[in-house]
Amino acid sequence: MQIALPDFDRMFGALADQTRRDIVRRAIDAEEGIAELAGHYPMSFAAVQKHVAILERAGLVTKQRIGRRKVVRTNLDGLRVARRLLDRYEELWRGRVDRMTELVAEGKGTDQ
Amino acid sequence: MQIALPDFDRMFGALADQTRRDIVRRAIDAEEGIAELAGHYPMSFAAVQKHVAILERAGLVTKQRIGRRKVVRTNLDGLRVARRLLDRYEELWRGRVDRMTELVAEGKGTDQ
DNA sequence: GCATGAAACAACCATACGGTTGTATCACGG
DNA sequence: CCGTGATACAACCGTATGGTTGTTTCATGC
Repeated sequence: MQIALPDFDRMFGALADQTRRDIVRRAIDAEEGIAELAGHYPMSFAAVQKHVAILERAGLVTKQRIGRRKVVRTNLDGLRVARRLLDRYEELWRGRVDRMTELVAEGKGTDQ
Repeated sequence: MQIALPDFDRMFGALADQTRRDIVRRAIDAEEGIAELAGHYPMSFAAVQKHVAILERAGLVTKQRIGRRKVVRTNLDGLRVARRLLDRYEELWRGRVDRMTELVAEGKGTDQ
């Protein structure tokens, strides 16, 4: 078995829903089971269960059995994987700006 | 008129597609029009045009007319808005860990 | 000023998504 | 060991999404 490579479609797709983002936020404290989470939202237990399943497949939360509940816990590493992609874009942006600055500097240099 | 507040559903939804993420990456250099971008993907011009429109509505790119083309340019601020939300989750995580550490420390203190 | 390249818009189709209800599985507690 | 609380799974429904083709608008370059 090898570790799963990040599925950005699933990750960002999972984050593209207010309810799921709120579950991620609540699950940081890793205190609530699915039924307890469901209490916060105007939808059925099954709907919340599906949202949790989507977050789990995306690698953003894990479930841990505690007593007869399954406590949902946010997976920090998953969040970091998503964040790093955005960081990467910012790096590329910086690289572009640097390259432009360089060109301008070269222009100035040869002009004077 | 007031500035639009971030629509995370749209933002993350826009990022949840490989083609759109690739457009974001390419548009960092702000060199290609939509037709040129379309050349990179195995789909129609109209499909790519729709992807760009979705990215634009999400605040992740802008279009600028240059000659008869409309050059697509990545909007760094948009990316940062998304990134900051992920940062926020990490902060909350850190806060939780700190609180736990505090509790443990208190426990130790009273025990000894 | 008009032919044409480039972008926009509209209608349509298949499939994915977010929700529902109902049924089945699982594991603890008495 | 069996009742039950908690979770899982399946089928279904309406709407959104990602793609297509065809038509229209726009603006430049000759």
